[in-house]
Parts: sequence; structure tokens; C-alpha cells
Amino acid sequence: MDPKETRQAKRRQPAPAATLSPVATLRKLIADGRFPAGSRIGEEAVAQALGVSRTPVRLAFRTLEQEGLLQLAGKRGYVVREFSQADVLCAVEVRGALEGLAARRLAERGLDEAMRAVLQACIDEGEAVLARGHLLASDVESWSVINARFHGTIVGLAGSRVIADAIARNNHLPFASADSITVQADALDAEHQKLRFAQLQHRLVFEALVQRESARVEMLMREHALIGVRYGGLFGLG
Amino acid sequence: MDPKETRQAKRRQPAPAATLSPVATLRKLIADGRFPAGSRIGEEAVAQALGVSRTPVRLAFRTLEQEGLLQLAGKRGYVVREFSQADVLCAVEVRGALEGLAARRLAERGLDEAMRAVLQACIDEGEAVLARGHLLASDVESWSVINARFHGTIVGLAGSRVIADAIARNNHLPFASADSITVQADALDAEHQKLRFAQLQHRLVFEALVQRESARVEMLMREHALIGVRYGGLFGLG
DNA sequence: AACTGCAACATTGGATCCAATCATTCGCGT
DNA sequence: ACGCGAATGATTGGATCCAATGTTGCAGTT
Repeated sequence: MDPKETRQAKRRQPAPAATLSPVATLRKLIADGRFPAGSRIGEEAVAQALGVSRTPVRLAFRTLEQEGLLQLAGKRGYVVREFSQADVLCAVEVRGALEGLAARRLAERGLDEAMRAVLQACIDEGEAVLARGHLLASDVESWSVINARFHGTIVGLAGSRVIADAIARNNHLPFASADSITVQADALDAEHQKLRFAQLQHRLVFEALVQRESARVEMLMREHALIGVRYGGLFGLG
Repeated sequence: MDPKETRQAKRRQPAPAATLSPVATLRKLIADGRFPAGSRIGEEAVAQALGVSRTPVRLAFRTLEQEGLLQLAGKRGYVVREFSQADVLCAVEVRGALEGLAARRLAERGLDEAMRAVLQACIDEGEAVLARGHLLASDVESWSVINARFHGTIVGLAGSRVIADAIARNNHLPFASADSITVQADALDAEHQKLRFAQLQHRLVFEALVQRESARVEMLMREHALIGVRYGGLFGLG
């Protein structure tokens, strides 16, 4: 047998759907509990799970270490970082602080007509989703997309890659991003109340931006970040 | 010749002093302008510069990409990120926002005797350095170390790895960390005035922490972050 | 029975090789 | 002469191999 054929034969099979980046795939596997928090995570095990060799896994580990999902344990590889309830709250507060900073900068620079239109569209679409008076599961998804666009637009319009990157890095923590409102599917009524409140906060933020009330919009944004972690009791949630 | 010997012979020479991590070395090379901002940076070139193979360089690129020093250009490798004056200011504002958050949390939790002692030591040592009435170059270095300890202590005592990590990531931008006060060696007198003001701000922060004035300490901390970038004109600097 | 030293093993880090892809350039046709 | 296409070169991404190091298990001794 030719050595080259041997080499070919030893090639790994391509994974069924290898279209996703190893980093994203591994993030998903961790989020799904396939690699539980607090446990060691080995290169070979992940490589087999992803159907690739160790090299891309090591690169992915580097990225995930920087993102904070993995932390290196001595010289003996990585462990999956575990997050307490307090960590979740801190990550949300960090997001509030950074998005507040972005909103303040935007207010100080002022919004032109196009900027106002984009944000107004987010608010109108959000209003439309919530207008029925009750929620469907698909409505929650729709509102989440609109919400993400509202937040992302403000951060983008603030015009600072440094701030945007800092927010993006914080959002890599799965529970920290603005679109993780942790919906409980069995309490759509309470969720509806919460989203109505969020929608109201969006309106206030928008008006403060337009009026260039920079200090106020910063505080509104910081408070708004907390809606997912501190407002539950008001609406009969967890 | 034995194939193994051939392989051995082709081994790269170990770099003169390879004790430093590739990431740190590359960071330093970039900071020194060895790889200028805005230019493409190739794996092979860096590998030769560091005296290692491409594999650790690729790992280092991953880390530096997450840190924001490199950004990938299309699918064709990385370019060294360039930072404008506005970026520097934003990075400092981000640090102020995050350190302010940390200080507020610490104030709300309260300081025990040991915590107060550590911070008091920083202030006393800082006072000692500045007491002479004029600065030596070595004094600037000493004060920088004390300053870093003061800031690091507050962040550490805030007790949140999420916040500490966010600050650490932001500080990876070379000009953003608290100890980059950008001293101009030819204006030691003006620097002395600035450091005296910084020292005063440290005292105010400390007192506010002890008094558990959380909102005040947050604002003091945010303002204090700006001393390196916005206070220059007050003391006849840049 | 507990402790220590050694050996086998497991796992990570680094180097090299191969494949794929993008850019450039050369050649050919109009 | 100019434009388009193919070939070639450069560069990154992935896979495999080798070295180094830490861990674990076993045996022997006190």
C-alpha cells in the first residue's frame, strides 16, 4: 500500500455538519451541559466530539479562555468555568455600566434623523409584538430579536469600537447579553408584563437620547440592564 | 545520515532568552513598533522573530485578537490594530466605569480592618514618595507601582471575578491601564503636581469607601480614571 | 500499614507536513 | 493595447508526530 494512501486512509471523517466554527460549536456544547461546569476539559475529548484534530481545539480553547468560559487549571489543561448567581448579576451590571456609557456618549453627540428612525422602528415593532395583550412563544422570540437590535444600535451609534468590543466580550458570557431575558415558557403572562416594562424603558431611553439628557439616559440604561435579574419578583417570576 | 538526526538538525535554535511567553513577547514587539499599527502581520514573520514555529504564534494571535490588539483582515490573516486618540479616551472611560462599579460594590459591602489597612498603606507609601516636594525618575516608577496596587486592591476586594476579568481585559490595551500615566520625563515638575492630585483623589476614594458612600466613590473613581488623559492642560502638560 | 521511589501512562506544547484558498502575474485572445 | 482567464506563488488552516512534563499506580522498604 502506498504511504500516501495510508495517510489518506487515516484522515478523520468530516463531521456531519462541520459548517460551524469550532469555537461556536464548543460554546454550544458547554452551554448544553455536554461538558459540565467545574470539570476538566481535555483536548482529545473535544477533538473527538467535534470530529477534528487537536489543533483547532487548542485554538478554540485559547479563545474561550479569553472569553472567560474556560480557565486553565495549573499546567494541566482547562476546566469549564462555573458561574454563581452572583456572577450572573455582576455580568449584567457590567453590561449596564458599559451600555450606559455608550448611551451617554450617543446622547452627548446627538442623533440625526436616520439614527432616530432606526431606534423608532425598534420601538414601533416592539410595540406591535406586545400590542395583542398576550404572548405567544413566537412573540417572545420576535421581541428578543428587536430588543437585541435596539441595544446593538445604541452601542453601534456610540461610535467607539473600544466600547463595543468591551460589551461584546462581556456578552460572550452566555447569560450576560441583553437578549437573554430567561423566559419561562410556563409563565407567558408574567413575561408579557415584564416585556411591557422593558418596552417602556426603551421608550424612556429613546426620549432621553433625543433630548440629549446624557446623565439620565446613562442611568436609565443601567437600570434597564437589571430587568432580567432583579425584576422577576415584581411579575410573579422566579 | 539517520532520518532522526536529520529531523534533529532541522530543529530551530532556541531563542536567546525564551523564558517569556510568546504572547507577552509579541505584545512587547508590537508596543515597540516592531510590527507597526495598521500593517499586516504574518505568522511566519513573527515565528522567525520569536524563534519558534508557527503553532505557538497562531495561539498567540488568537489571544491577541481577543485582547483587541489584532483584528483579522478578511480571511487573510491579521492586521495590527491602530488606536486613535479617541480610542484611548474611550478605553480610559471604560476603565473608569468598571473600576467605579467595583468601588461601589466594595463600599456597599463595607471594609473590614484588614482591607482598610492595605489601602491605607498604599496611601501612606504614595504620600512618602511625593513628600519631598520634587520628583526623581525613580519616584515616578515607585508611585506607579503603588498606584497599581491601590487600584488592584479595590478591584480585588470588590469580590467579583467577572468585574475583575472585564477590567483586566480592558487593561490589555496598552494605554488603558491605571499605571500608564504617560509620564513625560522632561516635565517632572508638572508630573509632580499631577501625582499630588492623583494622591489626593486616592485619599478621597479611600474615605468614601470607609464611609460607605457608594454613589460618591463610584463617581470619584470614574473621574480619577481621567487624570491621565484630561488633566494634562491643568499642569502644563501635552 | 504507611511512605517513598520508580516506572508506566496520560496529556499538553511545539514542530513539521499537507491541503485549501486567496492574490498576483503571466499569457492569450480580441 | 486591454481585458479576461489560467497558472503560480504566498499564506493560512488542519493533521500528525515528537518532546516534555505531570500524574498515577505499583512495588519495596521501614
